[in-house]
Amino acid sequence: MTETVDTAGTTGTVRAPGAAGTAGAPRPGLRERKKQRTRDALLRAALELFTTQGYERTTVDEITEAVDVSQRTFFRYFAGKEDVALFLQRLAESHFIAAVRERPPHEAPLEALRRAVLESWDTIGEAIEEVVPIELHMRTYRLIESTPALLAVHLRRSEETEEEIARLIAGREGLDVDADPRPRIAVAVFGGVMRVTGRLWGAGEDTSVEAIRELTATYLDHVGPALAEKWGTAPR
Amino acid sequence: MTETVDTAGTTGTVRAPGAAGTAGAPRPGLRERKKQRTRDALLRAALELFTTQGYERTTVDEITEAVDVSQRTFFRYFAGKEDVALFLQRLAESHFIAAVRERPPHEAPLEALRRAVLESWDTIGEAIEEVVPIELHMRTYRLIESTPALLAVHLRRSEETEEEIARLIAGREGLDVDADPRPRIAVAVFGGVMRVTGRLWGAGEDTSVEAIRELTATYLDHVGPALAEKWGTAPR
DNA sequence: GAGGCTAGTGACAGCCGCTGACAATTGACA
DNA sequence: TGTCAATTGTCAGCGGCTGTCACTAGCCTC
Repeated sequence: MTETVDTAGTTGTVRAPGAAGTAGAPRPGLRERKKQRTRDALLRAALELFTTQGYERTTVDEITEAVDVSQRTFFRYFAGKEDVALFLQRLAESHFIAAVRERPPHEAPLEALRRAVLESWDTIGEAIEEVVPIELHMRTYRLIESTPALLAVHLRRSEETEEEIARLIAGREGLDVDADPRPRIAVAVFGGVMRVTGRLWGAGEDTSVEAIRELTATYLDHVGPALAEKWGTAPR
Repeated sequence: MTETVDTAGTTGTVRAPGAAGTAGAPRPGLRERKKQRTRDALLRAALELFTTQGYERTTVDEITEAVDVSQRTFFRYFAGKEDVALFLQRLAESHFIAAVRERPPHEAPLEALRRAVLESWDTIGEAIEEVVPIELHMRTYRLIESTPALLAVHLRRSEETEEEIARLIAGREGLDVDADPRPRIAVAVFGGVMRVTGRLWGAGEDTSVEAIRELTATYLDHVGPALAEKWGTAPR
């Protein structure tokens, strides 16, 4: 009953060219390097165009002309326009998931999640800088928040991520995701707060990492109060 | 910097033909009635086709052929394919918002939200039945959950709804949404839980209203436990 | 009840995202 | 160097969506 989607090229893993892997990374070879270059060029050109002219107003042809490849090639690297635009988001998401995985098992679920985000805020920067300037990433982030079509896909992806995290948490706690509601609920709550902070951050002036870290921390602290029976008129 | 979207036709209010409004509802007139009929026919045909053949595999031409109008006409009634598919969702959302508005102001935020959903689960049925058979609506709901493109847009809309609700809550409590984090957080938490329950409901067997009511209630009850420092291994 | 006004429709043309198919090119490797 | 396989370009075509314009049919006035 489910529609087949089969996302193209990008779906796979996200490269991390920086530190060579421990074992089998025997230098890519010319062909591979060329591919990387093309992909990066397409990515950069696309984001640059999107953020300057707007997402909808940029055609795939413009992107490919800027990189001087055929349109067909573009679609072999990326599943579509949306896919390029959200490329860095995926990178960030997988970073976060990895961070959660590495949290020591004794931490309480929300504690682990909290530390994982805060931590990944710090490290994600480098990973991105290897592909495009972070400043471009920032602009892209705001673009996503303000472009309905992109935001929609972004949110759907977030939900998928949440499901994955929920399973992780359930695993940590030795529970069955489908039997115990708590993992999914906890993650949903967490995800909800993350989205709110993300949105506010994107809308605000201060786009620094410190800003988002602080916003995240204080908003997470406010979950308890927000769920209180009666709100004292003293918010914070 | 924001992209212009200008959603077409449907964007406006959702009709509620049942009880005639208190004052100015002086019988639509032939032209208006014809329009309603065309819109309903398009909606019904679209949902029927979507749910039987799949969303992507249904073309707009097929829909318009079934109703015997030109393709152009379709796009004058609905902003696009997605728009028809999500038409009933919008109706449900506005119902929920209305329900929240009518909650007595002495109820605590989450209490009000909780009662509003449970209540609207009961009343939404009739409103829908006036346009299409509920059974078709159920099928459509599951379709949305299982069709990435539709789910994406649905989630974005949910976020918009959340923002609206957050402002409502803030209003009730006499707070400023932008100064106090609690309204948005509370709504985000609530929305997160709603999405989880909705998803599980759609995936499960029992598509009855009772099922979703119960699921909603118990999941909301588990928010507290899910946020607890240490999870006792006895969930529920 | 005739005629003017305007909302709603159909027909046509065209842009853009995206895909399949096939031929041409170019790195990899013996 | 020649063969094999991966990448790419070209071409053709579908489907969603929009602008334009002429035409039809309710509606309203005299």
